[in-house]
Amino acid sequence: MARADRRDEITRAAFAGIAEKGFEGLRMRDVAARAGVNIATVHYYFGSKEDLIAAAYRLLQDRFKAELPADGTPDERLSAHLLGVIDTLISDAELRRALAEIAQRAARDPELARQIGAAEDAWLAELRGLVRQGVREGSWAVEVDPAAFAVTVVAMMKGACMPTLLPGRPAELRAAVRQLISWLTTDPGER
Amino acid sequence: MARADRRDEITRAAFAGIAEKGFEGLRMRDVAARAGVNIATVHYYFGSKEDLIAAAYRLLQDRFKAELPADGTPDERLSAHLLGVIDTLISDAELRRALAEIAQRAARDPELARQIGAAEDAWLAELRGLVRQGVREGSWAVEVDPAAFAVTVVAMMKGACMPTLLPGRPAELRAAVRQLISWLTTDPGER
Amino acid sequence: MARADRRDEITRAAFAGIAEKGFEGLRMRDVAARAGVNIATVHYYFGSKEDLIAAAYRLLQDRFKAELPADGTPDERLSAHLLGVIDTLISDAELRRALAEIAQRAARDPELARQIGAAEDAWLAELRGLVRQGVREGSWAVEVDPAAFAVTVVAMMKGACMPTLLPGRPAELRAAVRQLISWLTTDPGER
Amino acid sequence: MARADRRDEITRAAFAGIAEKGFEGLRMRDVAARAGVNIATVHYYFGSKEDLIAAAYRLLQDRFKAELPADGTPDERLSAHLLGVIDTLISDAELRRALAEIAQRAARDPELARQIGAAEDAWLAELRGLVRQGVREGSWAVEVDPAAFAVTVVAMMKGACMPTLLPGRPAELRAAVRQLISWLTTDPGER
DNA sequence: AATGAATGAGGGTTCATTCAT
DNA sequence: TATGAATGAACCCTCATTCAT
Repeated sequence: MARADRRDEITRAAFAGIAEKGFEGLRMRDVAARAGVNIATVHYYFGSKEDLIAAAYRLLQDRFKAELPADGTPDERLSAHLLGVIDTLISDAELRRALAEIAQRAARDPELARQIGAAEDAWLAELRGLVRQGVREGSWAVEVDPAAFAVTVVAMMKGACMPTLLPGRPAELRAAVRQLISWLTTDPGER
Repeated sequence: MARADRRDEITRAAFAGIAEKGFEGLRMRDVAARAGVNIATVHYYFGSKEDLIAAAYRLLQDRFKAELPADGTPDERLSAHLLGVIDTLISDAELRRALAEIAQRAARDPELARQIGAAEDAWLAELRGLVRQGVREGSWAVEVDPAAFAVTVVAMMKGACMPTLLPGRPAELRAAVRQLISWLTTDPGER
Repeated sequence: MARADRRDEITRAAFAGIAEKGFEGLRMRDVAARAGVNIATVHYYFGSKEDLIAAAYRLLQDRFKAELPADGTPDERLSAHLLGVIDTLISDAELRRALAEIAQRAARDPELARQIGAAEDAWLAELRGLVRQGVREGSWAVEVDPAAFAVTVVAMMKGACMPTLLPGRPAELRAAVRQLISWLTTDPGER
Repeated sequence: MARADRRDEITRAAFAGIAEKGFEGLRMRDVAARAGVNIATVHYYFGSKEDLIAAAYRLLQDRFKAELPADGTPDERLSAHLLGVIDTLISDAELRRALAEIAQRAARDPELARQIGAAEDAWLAELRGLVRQGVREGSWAVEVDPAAFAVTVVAMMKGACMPTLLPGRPAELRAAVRQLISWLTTDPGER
């Protein structure tokens, strides 16, 4: 098999393993078995477990692209973005579990914490920028604090990845996201 | 040393270990070293690692009592409650980390998931009840969806426990909580 | 409790433990529990596990007194002796099991091997003496080899202590003993 | 090294360990040392101690084949069989010790007791059949009780495996076996 | 490119034993 | 006399990793 393909196979096996058994439950032997190769082959492609985890993390980043739509009013862009994220979390349990595992692992892996922190910063900045733009354009209530709103959104999405909260309440979480947006977009005059 | 005292010491050592290295990074030998006893002593007090973890979990439940104040207007009660929770998470890093570890562990421990799920249900019900009461009493905007609001709060608090988000942004998180409350309590007429 | 009584209690508990779980399955904690005392008390009365085992061995010697009747013809004495031994083994399972355990332990305990060897030698000598006397007195067939006969008896009795052979076949073993004696005592002329 | 060879090596090391230190004295580390490998290698070939013991038991069954000769008169067949067995026990101390250990272990291992019991039953049945045939063919004294004789033989051989009896008296045991056979085959008329 | 064989380090647990009271 | 508390040593087993092929 082509070198890159086999590498991908093993990476996907690791990703699935992380989602299923967690980071610390990840065993090189299990990854090898899932990929249908010998354990030494895993070490042939990935020098160490850490390397394999790094590859799985890159796969996660590829899979979880929460992009802000480029076009539309701030309201439309925010709605599409947030509903897109929550729907992804609701529908892709493997991805959700992997996200939670990775996020938690940052507590013991400073380098990972740095990477995740940077991604968070970027996301927060995007959200703040969008909110500010909406404020400027008069899309929503002027009192909104962009930084606070951004943190609310990110914290909520992270909390939604936790094992117990979302699985039984997808409808409530969608409603919560919509309500959050509606708060922003409600014309004070209408209330 | 008195039996109960030594037991508590070891339990606290386990709790600290969980907060620092995570659940699966918890080593009986490390707990023993932290408590200043031999590893066999840990097994003298706790028959198994599982027993020790159960004791550490009970300690966590004792430490994290997020009670709803009994007196005051719904607005006052909600504010005190939510600010109390977020301040606890901000100030007690050990508790926050342990909470995150426990929450994540639920992914692989059905019994723990059941317990946490039940605690979540209770918290959500309390929040919904309080919001409904506020609606009835005209404390805030009638359009608020109690269930969605409750889920927003719980998800946000859970997200705030994650390793990367809160530590560098305590002020933003407090502001986010306050803004959430203010949304509820803002008299539409004022906007 | 009087010192001697408590010692006996613990010794009996050890004996029962050996019969039930075997020598290597003997645990000081189990002995203490069976005797209803603290494990440290066992060490108070017996300095070490080895000492306790020695006491249990002495108890075994007291319980298993296979004495040769003093009176009667050689035939009568031999019959009474051998049937007495086999009946003891059949009826007292605890004793039989303890005997087997002790005998086996001799393989790893030279001092015990010496003691058991001495007891065996004495028994063999008694048996040979009795057979020789019978031969002299014309009680049975002259061709009998006293040493071979004695070894046959002792080996057979030891084999009867093994866990699997006797329990289901007490009648066969009694018959075997009787046939052995009858071979000796059958007057050639009668055959 | 080839997989099967190393497996055999480790199995033989375990067998020798059982013969030397007994079943419960068997240590994975000792087996590894005797085989000249790391302890993890033992677990690489045998998933658990139990598996290794099972392999050692199979080796014992292979080594101890006490087959009844197919040809000859009943007398000849019985003699060859019994002298073969006793000579094996006399000359192969390791096998004898392992047999004793296995037999004793049956006291605490019901499944092993079942297997050994079945092997005993088969042996006893063979012996009874041979004796009955001899009786029918007039090879020996008609009064002989086949079941009692068979039990005598088996108990004796088991007793001969015990640590203390045989080692110092191989000649007596051979003589005992021969005498047992001679009793059967002695023509009453000759006595 | 891929693997079977082998290992060092470290994991939870058990046990006889000690010691202060 | 008797014990609860504490321990060092040892046990079985697992894991990521290495290496010759």
